[in-house]
Amino acid sequence: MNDPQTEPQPQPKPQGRTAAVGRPARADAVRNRERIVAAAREAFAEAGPEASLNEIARRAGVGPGTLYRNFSGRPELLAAVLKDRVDTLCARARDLLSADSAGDGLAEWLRAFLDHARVNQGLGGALMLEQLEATGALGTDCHQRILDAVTALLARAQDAGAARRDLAPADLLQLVVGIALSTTHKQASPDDPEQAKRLLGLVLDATKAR
Amino acid sequence: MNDPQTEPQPQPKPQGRTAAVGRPARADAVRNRERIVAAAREAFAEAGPEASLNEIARRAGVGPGTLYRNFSGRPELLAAVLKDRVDTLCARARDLLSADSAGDGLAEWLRAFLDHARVNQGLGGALMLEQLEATGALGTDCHQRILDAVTALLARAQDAGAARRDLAPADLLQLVVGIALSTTHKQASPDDPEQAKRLLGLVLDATKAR
DNA sequence: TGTACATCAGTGAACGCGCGTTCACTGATGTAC
DNA sequence: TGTACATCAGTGAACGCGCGTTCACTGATGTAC
Repeated sequence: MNDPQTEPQPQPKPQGRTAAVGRPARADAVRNRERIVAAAREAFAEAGPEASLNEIARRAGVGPGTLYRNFSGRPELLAAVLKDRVDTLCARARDLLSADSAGDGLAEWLRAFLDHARVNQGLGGALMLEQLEATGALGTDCHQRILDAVTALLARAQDAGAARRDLAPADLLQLVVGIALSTTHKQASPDDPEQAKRLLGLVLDATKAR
Repeated sequence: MNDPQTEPQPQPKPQGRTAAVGRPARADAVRNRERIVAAAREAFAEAGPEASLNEIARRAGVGPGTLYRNFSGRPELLAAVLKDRVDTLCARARDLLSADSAGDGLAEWLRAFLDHARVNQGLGGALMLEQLEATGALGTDCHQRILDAVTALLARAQDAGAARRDLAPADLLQLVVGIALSTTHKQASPDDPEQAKRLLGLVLDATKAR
């Protein structure tokens, strides 16, 4: 009777996502999941990674319960939004690894990374690097993939003599994340939209071999 | 009867701080104000600038009403905490303006600024630069004073040929704020406590005249 | 110095709010015949 | 192809929580005599 195997479990806990096996996902379920991710992307972009989950559900036109059926909570939702972004960046890195100039390839990718990181108020920055790690595989994976990308591009630039040897990939990444964070405030400062680019230029200068 | 001048106003609104004229501030009022600022300093350092105001009042051993009697709200409280910090930084800048090496003076001050900005999770960074501006004189003043400090130090370094001429003081400041922000996460990353210093070193390299 | 009193700072329960999250119920969907 | 049915995704009111903020009341403090 106390055998935990046979105790009636209140819910099999779908653990978000679609069922691993059995019936294929229902059409409306797939549609709603996509709408939630799209709404989350917008909301995170506007209000930052702290955007209200209820608000995201509202935007997606679903009840809050539906959001929770698909995602265990905020971290998983953030990870889902991030995944596309990281996929794109990794693909870009792969392309740029065969760029004519190793230095330009690195610079170009960092520009792309900065653009992505600035959208969503540092979501693609701080969160990718730190916060999601606590949530397990999803976050760590994003972090690692980005780090791998910059590591490969930097190593190539270093081998080509286009970047100083005493520069750690993680440091370079962190600097660019810093630019993203410091130039993306709650209300986008209309003062100087070119500032981020200038700052990245300075950092790129600093990476050059002396 | 409708003359707004003679309408009974529910409260003269002390507008925080001590009364401008009339009786001197009461002893316990002065004490409490200091305790609130001290509690706020701690709380902001631990939980960031979003720290709960009720929690701050609790720490200070006063009721939430007392906090509001002394400060109109969060921005004013942040500004009060910031003021000491900014005073210190400005004094340091004044000293360093007569340092032997103009370049070293600038570098030294940026190190101090980074230290201060990292405490309180970017309180001394992002907030000083942006958020408080909306609150009027207090925030703008802090921002301006810091900007004045770095402007003077940078100009001197440029005149001495120790810093490139095409560098705006605001950009330099923003870069360092970025380092502060990206290296100060919610839970301080114990991974690499030296990272911030290394990143600042890179930025300092980038400021050198070519 | 001692005392009566007016002032005004402090108190803290209470309010309204939006948040994250749950769960009993509804009903759309896909399946089996 | 048409229909009956089982499954399970969706719903959304409701909950508990901590937040920022208020305000009627209390009482410590400084002043005047």
